[in-house]
Amino acid sequence: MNGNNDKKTEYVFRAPRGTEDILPEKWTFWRRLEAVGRQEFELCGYYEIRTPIFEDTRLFVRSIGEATDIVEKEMYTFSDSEDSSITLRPENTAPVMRAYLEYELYKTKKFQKFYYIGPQFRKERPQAGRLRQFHQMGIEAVGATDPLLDVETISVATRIFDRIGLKGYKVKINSIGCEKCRPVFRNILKEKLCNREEELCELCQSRLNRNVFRILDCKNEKCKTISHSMPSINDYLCGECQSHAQAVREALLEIGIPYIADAHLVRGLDYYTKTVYEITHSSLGARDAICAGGRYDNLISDIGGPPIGSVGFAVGMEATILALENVIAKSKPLHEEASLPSPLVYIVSIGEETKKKCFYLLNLLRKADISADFDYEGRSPKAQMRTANKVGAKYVVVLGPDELARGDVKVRMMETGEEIPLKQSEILKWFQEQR
RNA sequence: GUGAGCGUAGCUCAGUUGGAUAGAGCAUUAGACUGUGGCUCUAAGGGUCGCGGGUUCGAAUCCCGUCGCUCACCCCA
Repeated sequence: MNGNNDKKTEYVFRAPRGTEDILPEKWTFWRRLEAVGRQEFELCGYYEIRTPIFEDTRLFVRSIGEATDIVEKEMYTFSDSEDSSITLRPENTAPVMRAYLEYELYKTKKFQKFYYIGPQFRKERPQAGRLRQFHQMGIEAVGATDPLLDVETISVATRIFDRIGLKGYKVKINSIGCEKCRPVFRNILKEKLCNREEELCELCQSRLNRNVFRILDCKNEKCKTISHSMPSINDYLCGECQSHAQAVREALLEIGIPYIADAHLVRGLDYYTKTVYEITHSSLGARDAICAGGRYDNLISDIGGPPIGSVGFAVGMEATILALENVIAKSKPLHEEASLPSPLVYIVSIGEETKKKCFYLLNLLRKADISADFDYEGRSPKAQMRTANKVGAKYVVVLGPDELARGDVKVRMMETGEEIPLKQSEILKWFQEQR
């Protein structure tokens, strides 16, 4: 401080826009989602892979597509000291595929299933359920084109949502064709829409050249009417895509997953082919997807690998947790649902001279895997009891000068208020029996 | 990137047409019960009303700017 500036300078740091701190009480939901996710993935034969948080920029440009918004304006791109361009990953599919190729995993075993959990980055304006650093967990089933595999991935996602107790989600599916049939449909659609250009909203008029398919899910009422009068992609799918889509629908029916066939479901990333799907939750507002996925049979060859088909999805974890909170808030009080882990034992020390002994007992219990805690603030016995109650300890061990002299402690059962004396030498054994 | 709304205590919010020391509930801390939690009662701490400027005798309140947040759009998990 140089004293020239008499204005108070406040150094208030806050989490950067579009990022958030996950505070302890929020962790219950995160842990539940992660635990259930891992369990389900592994149950279905998917193995965890972790890729770097940043990659060569070109990986994303090639895979996601040069003309997409993600690449054009939403990537955190910077150059490191060696004159190469680096990008914080905006999604995790391309990195997984890069690793698959880098280690030539297809040479030992073409078909492999991966899962990942981690942060992703897109520089967008934050909104409900949308952040700049957000978290996805997802799977990639690499090396097979069986439509049943598409359905497997959907079933993995829905089981996760079922198991975390998320009710009210919807599965929407569509086929967007392949490199053979999609261009045909695109041209026909474009031609027909150009004839009615004047009736479209301003945005859609510009979409005519940039991204015709987006017109199909425009929210403008007039555009909706027009797009509903347009032919459906389903009428233009090639034989192969047609039978693939058919097989997917039949298998969904077979295993009892309700779905909505939505011919207007489109995709923003270039690499998708054939099956695309989206799982949404109506409690979320405008950005309602909690999971999105599909098949991408050209991605691996796009980034320089052999022609190997794959399918996968990404679950938006923030969005899922938001939906979960919405659902749970309606059914029961949040504090019941989202309680922090409690210690089994809280140790109350009375007087300075007993602290050492208490600390010894604390560590004795912890070594034996019994969760325990005590007071480091030098507070009154009453205050310590209050804390014990607040953190939800089941037992309180009280050690004051009297107990110290006698070589015992008092154990208080917090539920009943009953207290029993216990020799210090017997504490460990006693708590091991209580567990 | 575009548009709209909102910034008052740790949290959720009151605050009349601008008017005196800015309030409540919850939370926190302490006491009633000086070695014992939950319930109750009492008290305390905590705010340059986001920040800066302007209008005015007087601004949390009106105006301008700025920063932040939120929602929606584009796009997307």
